[in-house]
Amino acid sequence: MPELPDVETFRRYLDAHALHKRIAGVHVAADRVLRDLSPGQLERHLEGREISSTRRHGKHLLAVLDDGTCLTLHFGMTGHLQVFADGEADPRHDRVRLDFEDGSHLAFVDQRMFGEVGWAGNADAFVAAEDLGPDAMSLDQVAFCKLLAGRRGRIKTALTDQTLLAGLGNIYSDEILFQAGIHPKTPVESLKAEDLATLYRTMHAVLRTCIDEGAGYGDLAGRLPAGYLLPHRKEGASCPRCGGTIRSLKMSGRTAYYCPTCQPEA
DNA sequence: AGTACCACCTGACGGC
DNA sequence: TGCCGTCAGGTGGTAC
Repeated sequence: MPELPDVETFRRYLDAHALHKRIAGVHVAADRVLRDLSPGQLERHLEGREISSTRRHGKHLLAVLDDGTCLTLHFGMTGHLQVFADGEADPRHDRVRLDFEDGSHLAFVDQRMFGEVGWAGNADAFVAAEDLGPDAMSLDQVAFCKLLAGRRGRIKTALTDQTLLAGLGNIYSDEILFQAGIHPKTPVESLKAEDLATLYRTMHAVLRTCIDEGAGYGDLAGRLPAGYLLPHRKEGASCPRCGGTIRSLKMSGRTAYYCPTCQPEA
């Protein structure tokens, strides 16, 4: 789930429910999701502080604390945030929980524990150290084209390479390529300026739409406009644009879904 | 530089 | 009903 739009939803959720609340305690149920620090260290960094603002870069969410340091959150494949009140049961798979002074709680929930919770002294330094490309929602068309210029290899691989461009994963890259009419295996170098422009505009529109629909909670597929691949992203399903058959292929272990008619191979 | 494969985890689903 | 293999939206390391 958690690609750029989903993480943006989590960011807004955190803003709406956990900002400016004094952190009274920290409970780590699974050490494994802590990144390079112990539960005690995390506790010392967070206790007595409050979250002043949030930032997102690609799939990373940064909760900036009132001392300028930040809590870093990455959601892996199954992570999300959940706020709940005193007396309510902890959500299943709650791995790290912040207990606020007002009696509410913020849980980092992550079934498969591929996500990571960490702490960084400085948000900018954290982003730089992660070796992430520009955020897919923030860069402009010129920057996007520059990024891909001279790049070898396949377009889907490029779009999902976080060091090149941060935020897109398997699902959204499929959706964007589908709507742009580009086959996932298309060599980047074979794309014309016009194709790159279409790709950029499509990327922006897809991300915008999915953010607006609150990707990350509930059934996004059921809320998307007609013509989106996501609700039909299954081998043998019918293409929402041409009625043809959706196919899949493997690219380095990941499954890519596409419509052979709408996305002809070059 | 780019790609393939494995590993890290848990759970859901389909086949038998 | 139960067991088993397979697969799932992320990423890092390693080997070609």
